[in-house]
Amino acid sequence: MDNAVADLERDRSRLGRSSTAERVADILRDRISEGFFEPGQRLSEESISEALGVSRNTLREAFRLLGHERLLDHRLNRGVFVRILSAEDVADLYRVRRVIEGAAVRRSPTPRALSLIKEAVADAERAAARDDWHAVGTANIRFHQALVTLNQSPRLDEAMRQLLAELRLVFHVMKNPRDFHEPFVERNRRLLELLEAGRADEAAAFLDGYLDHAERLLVHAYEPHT
Amino acid sequence: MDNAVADLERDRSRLGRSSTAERVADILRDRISEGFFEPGQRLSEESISEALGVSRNTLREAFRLLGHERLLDHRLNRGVFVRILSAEDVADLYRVRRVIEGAAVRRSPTPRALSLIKEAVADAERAAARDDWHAVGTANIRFHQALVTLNQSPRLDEAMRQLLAELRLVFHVMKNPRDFHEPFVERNRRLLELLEAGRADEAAAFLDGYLDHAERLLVHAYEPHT
DNA sequence: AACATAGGAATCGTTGAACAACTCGACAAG
DNA sequence: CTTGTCGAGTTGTTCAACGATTCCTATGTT
Repeated sequence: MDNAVADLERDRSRLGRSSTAERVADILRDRISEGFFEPGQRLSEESISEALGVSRNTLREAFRLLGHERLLDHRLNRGVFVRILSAEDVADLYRVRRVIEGAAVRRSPTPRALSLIKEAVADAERAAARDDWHAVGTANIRFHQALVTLNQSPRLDEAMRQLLAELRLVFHVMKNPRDFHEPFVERNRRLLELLEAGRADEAAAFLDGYLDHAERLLVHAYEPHT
Repeated sequence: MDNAVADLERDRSRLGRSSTAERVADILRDRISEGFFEPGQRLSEESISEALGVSRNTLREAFRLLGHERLLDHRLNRGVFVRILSAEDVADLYRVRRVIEGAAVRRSPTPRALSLIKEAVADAERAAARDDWHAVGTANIRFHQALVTLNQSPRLDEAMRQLLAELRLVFHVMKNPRDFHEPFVERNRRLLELLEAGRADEAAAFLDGYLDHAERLLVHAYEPHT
């Protein structure tokens, strides 16, 4: 009995999940990261609150949440806009990635984290084999998210989640997803092998080159666009 | 003329700062970090909105902001409470510090960052000389904030700011601030010297020991208290 | 034609009131 | 001692209103 009750406590986190504002934020977050709302677009309080059937007050709470995640840009008296990342923003995001992911690969990997990583690599390979580059992108994001779990820090996991959501704002400028994702499928595999072999320093160096390359691809497609 | 105009731009960030909700959040944040509101305490919407002379709706926006900074704990239908950090939280915060500050000290320091660090060290020493341990604590926080600027990343600066605000929630359990802060005045100076000498690896190792020690002091004073 | 200015429409910021939904403790019944 | 039930107190959410701010446009000046 005591055991069963103790088990239940793990489900408690699922209870707190409600509140209209949070659900609205979830919807908007999805829309933004799938590109339905484009960077720079203004989100009108009235039209959206009407479309979603919630009050302006509730919608504003959702806007605040997303503003804090840097997905929305809240300009006083002018409304909220889908964030436009500058080249400097992209550079900063990759700076943070080098720090967080770099620290991750230097740790001795846990079996749990390794299996997450392995899964993401396999998913990416399968998706690439069937030319589904969107799925490759998704798996690739999961790969990096899994890398960060090596740090064993909930806060770093959360930070990485936000960081990747922010990066998705700019992934959409890559009109040819294949060029952007293909080179990394193989590298993910290679990085996994280095981790499994316990060659942390090599993995870290490899990752640095990896991120440099990804950043260059991104700003190259991005910069002229602004 | 152009020069004067360029100068002005630095003040622009202060302009955007308005919105009642944000100012309310600023007030509450200060109150929390100074210990006026104690961890676990419930913040009533009605009494606080009345005391500050703002509407409940506006206050709720402020609560959301602070919730996102992890200073408040928002429990559905039960209100907001000043966050109580668990020992696991403290451990995680130090995990993050090791990653972010560790990456910082490995960089080749810029003159700008070095002067910030130097200033913080000197302030701490002056405050220690006059037995003002509260001021030592403040200078110490500035020291670590300055360390992080070595990363040259606005996002990491911001993350560190939030992290330290969160840690302040638990600093208050140290009833004897001297014991907690004194050992680190000298270490800050030592770390600065290592940085100036360009001995990055030694600095990193030294910092790890530093953070281990600080964490141990903290959880030791903290754990039995829960 | 270029520029400044003055409305005016649209939208945001904030408030106050209202009511449903929910929590929690007290008290009664089994 | 456990299990319903009730009621007071708070939170969650909506709605309507009004002042403040921004943006657009039409008007008028040089």
